[in-house]
Amino acid sequence: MAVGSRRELRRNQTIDEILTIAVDVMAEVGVAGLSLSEVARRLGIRPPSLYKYFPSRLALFDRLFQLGHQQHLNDFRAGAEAAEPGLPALLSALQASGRWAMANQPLAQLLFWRPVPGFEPSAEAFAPSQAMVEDVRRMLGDAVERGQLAPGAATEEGVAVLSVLVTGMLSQQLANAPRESFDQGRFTRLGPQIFAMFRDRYPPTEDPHGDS
Amino acid sequence: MAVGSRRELRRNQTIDEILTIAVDVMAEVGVAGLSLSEVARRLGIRPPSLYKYFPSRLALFDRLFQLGHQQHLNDFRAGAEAAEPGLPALLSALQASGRWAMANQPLAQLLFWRPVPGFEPSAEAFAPSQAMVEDVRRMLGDAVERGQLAPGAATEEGVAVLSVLVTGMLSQQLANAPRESFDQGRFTRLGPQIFAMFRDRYPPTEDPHGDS
DNA sequence: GTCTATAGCCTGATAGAC
DNA sequence: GTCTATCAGGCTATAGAC
Repeated sequence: MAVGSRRELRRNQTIDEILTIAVDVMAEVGVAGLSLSEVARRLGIRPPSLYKYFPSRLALFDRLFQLGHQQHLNDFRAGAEAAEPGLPALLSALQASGRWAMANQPLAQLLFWRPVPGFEPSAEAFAPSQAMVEDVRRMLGDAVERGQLAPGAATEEGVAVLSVLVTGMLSQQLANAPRESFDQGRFTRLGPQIFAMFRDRYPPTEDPHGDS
Repeated sequence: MAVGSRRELRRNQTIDEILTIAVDVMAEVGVAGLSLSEVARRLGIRPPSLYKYFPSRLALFDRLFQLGHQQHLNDFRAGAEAAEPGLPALLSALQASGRWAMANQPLAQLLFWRPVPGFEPSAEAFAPSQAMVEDVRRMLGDAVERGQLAPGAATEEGVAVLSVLVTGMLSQQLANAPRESFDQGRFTRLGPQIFAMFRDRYPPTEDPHGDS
């Protein structure tokens, strides 16, 4: 592999620069408006040189898709670590996820809305997304075990319902008031209420472990 | 105005054709991929001729935006008429709204996600959307009056929460499984559960009118 | 890995004849 | 209202020199 060679290092730095610039461009002209020429222009090279790093425009999108999901997953997991296991961890993780989405809107649009004609993410780029779904499911299971939610929460349906609530909040905020902050947003600020609705849909039975 | 002249009539027919074709094109190449040239090609005229009907590409999008919201509102209201006033009417209307979105995905994306770089809908094109929000609010008020929901439902918050639930369901379905039907969709089929969550968030007090 | 050069397309939009 | 002609520019992608 020789991953650590100076040449490899430099190459990876360039790739990172390309990705950063691409995100900037999407923020300015819209996700679907991303062009390789504009990226090259800002990087100070000629468009053909980009093809040494990405074989096509759609390949760049694939990498951006993967990058976005990876960042999203990282923030989600950091959020989970920042609170008590079980329901608090899940709530904290989802908050972190929402903050990431508002702070990285072009990537969030790419991940959640698929606005690029002809682009279908590769299985590889999709992997972090699946990992997150599994995380959510596991955390729901934790919450059930701790008697914080009814067993129905840790099912396909529970995961789907939760995803509807979270993406609904974010979609409305991103589409209607993208410049409001996560905390002040007219939709995202409803997070606690929305999450309470989820909890109330799967109310825990009392004293499940006899350890209260 | 002379709205009924034969010339006006023919012109409006052509405009309708253009809009229909534009929707077809968006369905094939993505909303942001719509081009005037392709529309002209399918209509059997040259691109410059289109400018007699729409002064620019963005003007076409504006008209499509308005058309979509108008259709959506029509279906929503027809749904409302098809059930008892109050909560049933609202549920029926929202179901009709969801069906319209799944059956008109390119327009739905244009309305709900704003995927076209540089396009901001005009106030005029936005009017039907505001009308629908007012309808929802009025119907929530009806439901409260009838003792089917708590008063909190007919507030800014109630409208926002409901919009989060509905658009969340549709966003997830459109982005992740656009070819599933409204009734079978892994997300849209959760409609009754989701709606029940809304109702349970604003539970009615008992016997509000003494007429039970 | 970078460049020049270029192919080969596409687009939105305008001018002006008919 | 339709056309031809055209502007003026964009883009992805490839070939091949250095």
